[in-house]
Amino acid sequence: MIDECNTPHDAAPLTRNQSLVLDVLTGSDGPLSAYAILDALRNEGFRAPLQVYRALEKLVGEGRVHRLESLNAYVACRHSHVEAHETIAFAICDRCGDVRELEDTAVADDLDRLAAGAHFALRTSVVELRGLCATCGD
Amino acid sequence: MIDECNTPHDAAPLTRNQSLVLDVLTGSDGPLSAYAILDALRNEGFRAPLQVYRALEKLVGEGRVHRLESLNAYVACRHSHVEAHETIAFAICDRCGDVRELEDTAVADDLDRLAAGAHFALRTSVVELRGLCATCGD
DNA sequence: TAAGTAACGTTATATCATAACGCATTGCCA
DNA sequence: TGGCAATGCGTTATGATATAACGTTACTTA
Repeated sequence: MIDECNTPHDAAPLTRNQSLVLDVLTGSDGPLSAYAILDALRNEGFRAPLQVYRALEKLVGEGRVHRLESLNAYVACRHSHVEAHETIAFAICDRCGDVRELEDTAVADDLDRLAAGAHFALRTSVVELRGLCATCGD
Repeated sequence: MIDECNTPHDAAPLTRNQSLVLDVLTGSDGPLSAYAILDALRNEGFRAPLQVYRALEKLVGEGRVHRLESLNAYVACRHSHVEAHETIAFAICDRCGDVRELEDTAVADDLDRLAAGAHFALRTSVVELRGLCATCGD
């Protein structure tokens, strides 16, 4: 378990539900839907979607989990240092479902410039690349 | 009506349902959900979501309509020439809902490079910028 | 202790999307 | 001409994703 990833300095400790949800995501090969997480936690007493969604809201807010908009699914952050990185894009394999987080200052700078040129006050950017990963692409 | 936008050379003519859906989107200020489109077309005889989704599938496939992944909603393409442009990003105002299509070769090139560096065979990219438009940002 | 805050459990409901069936139309070409 | 494939259509039912609203519990802290 990589400690730096799971305990950012400014964060409250996780509750039981939040830890359970994070553990399920961390232990998963790929992204999971909220309902898949729910099913994985039935044995732990989870009964309703809101139990998952509330935990996800907190985890996403802290950057420990990312939401993939084009999949309506969630992945645990794979970075070691929550403070030190800025994920700019996700590469999502359409064949095996693998997701890789990518960082790139050139893309980030370009998006800032593009937004500024449109007089758009950028708050968040969603960048999701769809295609085939190295393994599946051959 | 901008003809170049609505009749790409390689496209079959639109059916009645497809035209109705496209017209609703073209006449809308901002993105619409499939169900909002359905409601707008009840007077035209639409009764079921599939009538909308089937039309959207065709229109999105032809590039006349774009799906906004982070909104689960749809917008008419605002470009004059379907052939000649490549939308690379959408700027979505979180306050007024306005959506602007942006083109930028630098971003596109960087995404290609980023994908290549990860040995990822890029098929499609989803780039949606969230923030405040020029009007709302003040 | 009293008040505030954050999370929780539960039920119900809203919202987004597709499966599966059969029918109608069109265009092709043997 | 007849058969066939392709595409679109209408309908019913269902699946998948997400939130509203209510009251309760647990912890903090003044």
